[in-house]
Amino acid sequence: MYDKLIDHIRQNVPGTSIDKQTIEEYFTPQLFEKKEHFLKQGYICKLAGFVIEGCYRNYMISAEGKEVNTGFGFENWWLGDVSSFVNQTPTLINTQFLENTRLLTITAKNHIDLFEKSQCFREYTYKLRSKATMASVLKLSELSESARTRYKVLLEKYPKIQQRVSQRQIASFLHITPEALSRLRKSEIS
Amino acid sequence: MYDKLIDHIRQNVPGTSIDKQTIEEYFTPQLFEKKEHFLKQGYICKLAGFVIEGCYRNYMISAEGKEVNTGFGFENWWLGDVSSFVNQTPTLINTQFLENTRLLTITAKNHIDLFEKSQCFREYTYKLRSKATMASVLKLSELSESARTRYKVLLEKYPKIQQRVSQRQIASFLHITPEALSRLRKSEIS
DNA sequence: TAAAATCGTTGACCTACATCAAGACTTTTA
DNA sequence: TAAAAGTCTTGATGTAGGTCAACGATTTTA
Repeated sequence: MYDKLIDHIRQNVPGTSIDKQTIEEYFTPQLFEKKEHFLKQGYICKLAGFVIEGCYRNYMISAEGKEVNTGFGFENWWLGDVSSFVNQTPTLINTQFLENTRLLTITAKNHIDLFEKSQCFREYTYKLRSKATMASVLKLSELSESARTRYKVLLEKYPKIQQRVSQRQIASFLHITPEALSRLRKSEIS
Repeated sequence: MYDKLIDHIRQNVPGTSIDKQTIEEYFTPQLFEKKEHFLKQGYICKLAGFVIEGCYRNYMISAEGKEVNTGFGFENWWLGDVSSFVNQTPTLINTQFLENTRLLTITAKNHIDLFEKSQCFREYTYKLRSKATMASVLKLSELSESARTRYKVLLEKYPKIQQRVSQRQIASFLHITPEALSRLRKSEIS
């Protein structure tokens, strides 16, 4: 259980000596059911979580009141809103599980403690944060392309996504309707 | 010159005691001309910069080879790509000045030193980084709305942008053609 | 296990925005 | 300061993807 997180830290901060006991002390295993929310717009993000098993979507509410997916996460991903978590301000992000999901969670207070205490965890956090920023920017440039191109790029990047995420959810992420995605898939095959 | 940066740090980390001499030691004033690039895709981001006076655009190249603006920056904003700067990996961002621009720049090495040395600068960096992440995510949800709505939202957020940035550049940011923006503006007024 | 809800597909029709082209105005360059 | 380049506008025309509606298949709920 904890090993998955420790492995992930090791992968991102090579040659480090992270203490297993410290991890067990600061993180709590937690189970969420499909459709449950981890985070809702307007609330303060009290926990950060690391996915052991399962998957989730992040979405926002557009000015017209529609849900728009901004991303998905699977095993070995972090969830929580950095901005809200760090500054303890209301978040704009919604996170909902698409499968029953097992997490390791950490409170903001524990996160600060661990951040102060462990050089290794500091580097790990730092590294992940830069990666996350990059990912969200990448997404923006893709949006100037046709839905077809965006869909292709998505499948190239995450070939397995079709097995885990419904077309409705993928369509929302691509900023098109489920009908449009259906037609696009049809024309793609034939 | 240096005061603008010091003021900005004070505003973001209230009640701090930042040493003016330290700032002068670590940062270098630099002048860029309109149309010059601060950062180009594929290169490693060697400098971070703080805008004293002037303005810039960030853009990316889409898969179809077109420039797509991802944002603008003015006085008191930072430029540079965190991911590239921190990990010294090639950037995906292009930054070009839209006016002659005065900056205070800092090298990656100096940034690390100052980050280690100054608790205050650490907090400042940390805070700005969270803000930046938020801004880019915000942008994503807006893209599901009509061009008209996106334009309105942009003007509400940055009413002065019209005086500083050409319609071409704004159109690119809104993911529409300059023609479409022109027509949209016309129908808005009448 | 029956009823209700959700999902993916398809058809008919509509509209927001793209593309191409051309002219008037302004800014940059030599 | 004349020529060249870029900007904004407007017109004509094309198209990707939206909306609404309906149906069978699957999943969820009671």
